[in-house]
Amino acid sequence: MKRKITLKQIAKELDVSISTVSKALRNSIEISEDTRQKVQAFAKLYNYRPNNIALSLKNRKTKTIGIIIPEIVHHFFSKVITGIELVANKRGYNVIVGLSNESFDKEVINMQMLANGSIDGFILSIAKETLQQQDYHHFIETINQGMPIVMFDRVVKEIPCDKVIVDDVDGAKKAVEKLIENGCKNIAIITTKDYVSVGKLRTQGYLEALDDHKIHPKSSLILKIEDKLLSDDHLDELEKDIEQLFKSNKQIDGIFAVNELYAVTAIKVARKLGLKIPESLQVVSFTDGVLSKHSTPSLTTMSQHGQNIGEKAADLLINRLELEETDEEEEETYETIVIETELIERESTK
Amino acid sequence: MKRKITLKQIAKELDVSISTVSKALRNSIEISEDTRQKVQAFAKLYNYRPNNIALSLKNRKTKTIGIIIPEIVHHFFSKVITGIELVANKRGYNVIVGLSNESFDKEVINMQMLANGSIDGFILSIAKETLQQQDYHHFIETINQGMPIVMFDRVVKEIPCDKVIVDDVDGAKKAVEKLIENGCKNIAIITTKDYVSVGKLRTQGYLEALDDHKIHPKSSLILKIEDKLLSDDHLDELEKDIEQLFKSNKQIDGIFAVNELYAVTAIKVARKLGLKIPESLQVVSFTDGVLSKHSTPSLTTMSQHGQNIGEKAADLLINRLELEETDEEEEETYETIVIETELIERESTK
DNA sequence: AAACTTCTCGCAAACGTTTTCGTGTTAAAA
DNA sequence: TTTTAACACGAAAACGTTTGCGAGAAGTTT
Repeated sequence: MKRKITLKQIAKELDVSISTVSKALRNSIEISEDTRQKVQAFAKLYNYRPNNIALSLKNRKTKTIGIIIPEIVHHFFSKVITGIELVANKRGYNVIVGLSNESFDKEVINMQMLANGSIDGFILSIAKETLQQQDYHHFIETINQGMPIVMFDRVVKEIPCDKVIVDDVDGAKKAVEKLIENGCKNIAIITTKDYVSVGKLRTQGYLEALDDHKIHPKSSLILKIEDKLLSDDHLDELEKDIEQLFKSNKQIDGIFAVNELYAVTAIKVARKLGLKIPESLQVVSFTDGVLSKHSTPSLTTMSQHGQNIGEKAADLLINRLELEETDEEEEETYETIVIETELIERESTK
Repeated sequence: MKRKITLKQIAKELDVSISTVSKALRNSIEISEDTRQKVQAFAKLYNYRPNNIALSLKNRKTKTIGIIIPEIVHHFFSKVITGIELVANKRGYNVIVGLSNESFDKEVINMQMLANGSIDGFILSIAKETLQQQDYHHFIETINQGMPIVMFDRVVKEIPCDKVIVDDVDGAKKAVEKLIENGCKNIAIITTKDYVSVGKLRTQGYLEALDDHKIHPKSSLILKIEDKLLSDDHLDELEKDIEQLFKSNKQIDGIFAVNELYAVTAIKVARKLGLKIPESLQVVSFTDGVLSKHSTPSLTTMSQHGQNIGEKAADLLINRLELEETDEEEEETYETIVIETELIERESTK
């Protein structure tokens, strides 16, 4: 109904110029105490707020940052967003979210939509499809156009940008070591196919842990799941695969699962087969989400500190944005922050 | 480095006017085939895209919608966002997210940040604190300034705007009826204090179901939890309360929990007390999230169809935005869409 | 040859700000 | 009285678009 009030309207109403109004509101000494008060009172009365879009256009920056993530219904990504939003707001930025839904095309489209002036920079985690196709031209292009990117979790080394990652290898290693310490002799891993970088890295950590303890890895103990979005119909298949794993390897006494879902499913299957947890089978998971915390038994897991990752990423991006502002042509040097993982012990281990 | 290219630059480069470039790119018949091709080729080469901010300023609309939710690390809200994002993108809109973190102040601040031109309309779910204080002036003000709002899930009737809700009373009723059908004689409810509207409504549904079946409600079977953000330290207290409930009411054979967390906690406690599920205790939950699906036993629950809610809300908002465009002063009439709940039967009931 | 059309294109305004630079008025200094 | 300084304000440009309108050139009709 009543459109938002503008400087022009205030100016007309008070019979002064637009510039006077603007200056009065910003407490410029150019304006007399008298008119300043008059203008400010009027502005307050009509609840004037400067139009963001106009400011963005003028300042050539929007004070908003774009987030592109594969999906939002996912504890880890939500946590990261929480972290980003927290520091973004604190530093006067807004956050605009795009979902790639793990699709290359949607990732590209979304980035294009946002890159046309809507945002000052990106924080993103790469879609699986993109990772598979290894087509990163859209990232390169936006960077070349002067728009900084910060990648987190799923990153690719070659792209010149800041990154925030978790030390997946180390985390996995620590997780497996926990099982070894606890006396497990036959530790299986449930992981993803290798094109999912985090899966690959965690598998690597598993192998390193075994190696460090002179345990010979057995390929029959390594179950690589084709993770097609973890759809519901896929769940049965997952259960079958895990059941097969147990049945053909009766000696398994420890499981390292690269995510919560694999872990709870493993526990479910193990129980069905009569295994007691943690007495005869111990399980360690990765990613500290609701399932780990609230399922029974609760899961011992490696926390990735998602919120922390988000906070770091946002700081990195905003720092760069505000640095650009002052010091134009500075040598480009990018940072990679590694967030420590942390073992959270719960009921699924002794 | 290389700033994004603008009409002005293209114009200078090709030695024509800005308007010619603009028209050429939009295939205006005013421009000769020749120059049109020339301009388009050049634009393509330099990957020209119109600046969104400038467009927003000119058109006085941003084609982005603002979402304000209490928290994002929450299956239901994430699902809603997924839904909103889905139809928003399909209809050419972007989505910008603000988190109120259940705080009144943050809700107000966030809305102010976005309302100054950054977005065309809001989709939101009210913070608990706001609900408690019953201070809705910020909603009223933004609506009065001509910015439409669509509320979902946590709404307040008096505010003149479109709403998308779940029939909590009916859903709760159906849930409890399921327990009754399954032979439960002593059904307890674990719910929130009444100021949380959904808790109140679901409690009401519980009572109605009992009433319909001539079962006399017992206040000792109604456990109202003070839900302070469900923080971790609060969890112990929750467990104690539930344990107390069971111990002082040994005859309980059915539990209706108004959210997943209450349900899994109830199950955990019940098991500790030696109850078998679903043989000696059946549990129905509300909200279909990861916990319901993947914890053991999996939970029979009322699904709220979060994504559906999001889709409907987005459609409602965009419809209104695009209607305003054509038909200015139209009588204001608001819609409330009720999304059907659906019982999903799993292992926690017979 | 004069009067119309038809094509092409550029000018200028508008969206809402901020800010630089003038400019006119008044008061103080010479 | 004249020059100068301080003060209070306005005009205009800029950010990047789109678009109505005017205008020159060329061609067509009388």
